[in-house]
Amino acid sequence: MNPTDRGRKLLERCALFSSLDEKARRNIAAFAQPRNFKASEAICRLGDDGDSMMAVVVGAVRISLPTTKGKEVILADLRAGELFGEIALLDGKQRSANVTALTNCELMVLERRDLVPFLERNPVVCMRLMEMLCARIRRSDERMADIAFFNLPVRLAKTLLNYEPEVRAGMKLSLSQSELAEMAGGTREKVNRCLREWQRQGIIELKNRWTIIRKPEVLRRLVESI
Amino acid sequence: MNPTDRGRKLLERCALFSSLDEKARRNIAAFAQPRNFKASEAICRLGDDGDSMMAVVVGAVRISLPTTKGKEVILADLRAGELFGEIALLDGKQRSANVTALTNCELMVLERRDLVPFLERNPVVCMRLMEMLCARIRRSDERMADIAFFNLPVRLAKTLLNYEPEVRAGMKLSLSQSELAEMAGGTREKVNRCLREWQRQGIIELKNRWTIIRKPEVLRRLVESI
DNA sequence: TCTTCGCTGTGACGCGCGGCACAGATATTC
DNA sequence: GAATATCTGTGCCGCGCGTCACAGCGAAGA
Repeated sequence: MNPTDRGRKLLERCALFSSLDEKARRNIAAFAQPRNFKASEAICRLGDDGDSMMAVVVGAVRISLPTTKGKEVILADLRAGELFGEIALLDGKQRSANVTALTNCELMVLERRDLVPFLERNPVVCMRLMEMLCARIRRSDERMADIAFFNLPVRLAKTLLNYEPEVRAGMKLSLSQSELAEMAGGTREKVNRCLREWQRQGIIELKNRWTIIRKPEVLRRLVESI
Repeated sequence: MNPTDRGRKLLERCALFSSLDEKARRNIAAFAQPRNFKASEAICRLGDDGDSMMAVVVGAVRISLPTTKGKEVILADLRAGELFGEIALLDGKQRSANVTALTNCELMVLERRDLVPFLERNPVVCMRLMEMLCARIRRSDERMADIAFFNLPVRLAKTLLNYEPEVRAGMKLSLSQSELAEMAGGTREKVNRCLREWQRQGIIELKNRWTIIRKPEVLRRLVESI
């Protein structure tokens, strides 16, 4: 199967279009165009004009928000089947974040000029899309409250627990401590001290740059005890 | 004109429905039911089931997020013509924040069972609604970045400048310092010290519980100089 | 194999901010 | 107008965290 067909197949299966009938799915998938990026390549930048949205077919991308003086906040890492770029596409404004390829990856691109007319003929997809936007709002607000009220240990625990797909006990994370810091909203040093403390308590294990969560329930209790 | 008619008139004019033709506007407005609340009365609480959304017709309401130990973050104050409650209505989940009447107020209530079928027949309204959701996402993300990167003076300056409708030089704010603290995400004491410092510099004036912004451009520069 | 570079681990220092305490000023209520 | 609640103004203390500085370690490339 060639990359375009693979991409279209995946697009048909993703949450946004799964509720459509066969014909409509084919219809929208036919508009999508494949596009490849190499690891660490910029896919789009905050402030760019954006009238397309994309689905990850193979690989992973990272959504991040740049800040003053070079630092970044990592908003999310997306994998196969996930969508991004809907916001600028839907409201016609500029891109609201940076997207960078984490690995070599294949994306399928849907253009505004194709998607908007399709949406206008498919209210069910509209409702689906609105649900996705609502989920985004809930996540953003929760994250804001986290930053405002919780100290770094709690935020770090949440970050570790949320990072799919390795949440089960004994699973390993391959994120560097700087990346964890950018996700949890803190400094690398603080993250390091926190992780070592947890290691001393046997909650996690640090082994040549992998973080292994031994007792996720302790972290979960830490998060919920607030 | 009786309250119901007034409410329906307002609903027809609000951003979400303004792009419809006369007939469709009348159609949706007819479903809305009026409801009154007294000042400081709870309109809905985080976690409630919610299958309605509301428009402010007369008065003002406050959207806030409760936290551990009684404190709150104020997310927004809404006035006549503004909508709230769309999120729980659209995704069928629970209410994502508290809403409290700031003054005696009249609202118009639209139920999910009426609105969803209407949306499915009016894709233009769907697109409008999606734009509104996108705006919410952008605001949330911006606020998150603010809290993560800026210190309280900058956040307070933003809060003062954003608080419509009194942004012009010489206009007064009647918010208490505790309320400002809950909006900017800080403590009342810190807000107080900050405001007094600005008063010493002639940027604002504090006069029996009113805050008068004398030099908004100085605050604007403070915000942008980051 | 050696070098280089990025990641990890830790100490020291200082600032910003939260929390407490309390005094004075101003509404509000009866 | 007295009593009470609420808001404002300020000093002080301590913690959390950011920042700098530097040392060891492991991986990747020359």
